[in-house]
Amino acid sequence: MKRAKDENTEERILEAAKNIFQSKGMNGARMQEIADKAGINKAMLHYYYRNKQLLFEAVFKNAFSLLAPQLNAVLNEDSSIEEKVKKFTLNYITFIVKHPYLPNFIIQELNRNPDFILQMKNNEGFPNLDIFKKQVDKEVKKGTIKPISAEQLFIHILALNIFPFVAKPLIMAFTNVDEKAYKQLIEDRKTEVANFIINSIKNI
Amino acid sequence: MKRAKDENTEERILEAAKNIFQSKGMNGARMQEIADKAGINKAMLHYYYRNKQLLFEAVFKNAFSLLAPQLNAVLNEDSSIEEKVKKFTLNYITFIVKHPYLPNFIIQELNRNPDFILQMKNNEGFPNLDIFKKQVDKEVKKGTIKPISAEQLFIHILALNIFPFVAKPLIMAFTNVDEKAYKQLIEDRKTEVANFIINSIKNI
DNA sequence: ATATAGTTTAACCATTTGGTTAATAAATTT
DNA sequence: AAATTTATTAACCAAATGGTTAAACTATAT
Repeated sequence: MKRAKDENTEERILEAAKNIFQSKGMNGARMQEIADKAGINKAMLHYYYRNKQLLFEAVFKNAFSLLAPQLNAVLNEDSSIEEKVKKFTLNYITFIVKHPYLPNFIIQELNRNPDFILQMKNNEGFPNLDIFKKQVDKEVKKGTIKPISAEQLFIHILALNIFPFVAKPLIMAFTNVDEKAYKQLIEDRKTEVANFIINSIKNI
Repeated sequence: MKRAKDENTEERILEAAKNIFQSKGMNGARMQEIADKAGINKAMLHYYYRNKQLLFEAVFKNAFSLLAPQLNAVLNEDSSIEEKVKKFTLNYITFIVKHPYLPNFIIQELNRNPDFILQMKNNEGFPNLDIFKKQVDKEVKKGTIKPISAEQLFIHILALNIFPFVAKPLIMAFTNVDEKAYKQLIEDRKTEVANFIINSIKNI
């Protein structure tokens, strides 16, 4: 058996596919374009990944497995809701700034094929709200935070953190800012969002 | 000149195109499928709209012109920030429940082609934040609401209202709810979101 | 009623696109 | 070093797809 050269090729294909799929989506991506970007023959794509769908799925799972731990890490950590919100917001925005296509890619493709997430759900490490739910209920009962459903709070957190990336062109147009000012807006949100949330739920 | 029959056809094409484009996107949509859904020959699409791109743009502009007034109406209305937040949240969620594909369609296609929004910007009635900005600054100065940038507040509002629709499959998976429970979550957000925002910014 | 302009269709066309194949080159095993 | 397995390529293929065309049909005007 030989490795080295082939692993390299397989890796380069995946990298190129990631690039093309994440910016153009499954339907917009062209196998030829992926091959070109990887600097190899189109037949190689099929040699390593059989067909477009499987290549796409490899990219998608890869992307998803990058996002999920970010959620889990904070959700199940041993700290107060307030700390979690702060940490998550900072971590997540920092992370996505480095992978700006990720959220949009995942959301777009999940909407195209909702069954897809069922496969992800079976994966070890798929985000689970159980611990977070118990914690929210406990803190509400204790009076640390105002009454709120854990699900709704979770959606609030996701929305405030992810939406600005997904809707970047819309936001830039509405708020009338250029690329630089947009980046600053995002930068500010690393603390802004956490404060906004905590402000709303914290009992004084 | 004759009308009636042709207006009808043109209208039916647009309606069919809306359907297909909004659920499959520009790249996923097929001209044949649109023709089939409209119950006419494929050549008619070109007769009335010249080509796929122009048909798509007709649909897109149509969709966008549905969303924009929703924003404007509330933004420039003569009422307090608190009232605006309440009204907007209720109106917007109610509206999107009736057009669930809209936000995702617009966001997806704007990401595919960000220049597209420049054309929209020239349109009369493109959402403008000036009045809202002045109002936020005034209320902050007056002390009705806590210090916050109008832009950030606006992004918060959009995010909390729109994201749950855009990320529906993701949210359903994470919170582990079925279609019915998801609908209930959304229903609850008609007041939940407004309260959450006001809670955070209102000075007591 | 006849000419004219607008509407609709079936058949066709060129290009794109995902995918295959057969032959070649490069490693690896024996 | 010969045989065998693995990697890679160029050429090819069939289906799909956006778009066109020429002819037929329908309504309106003269």
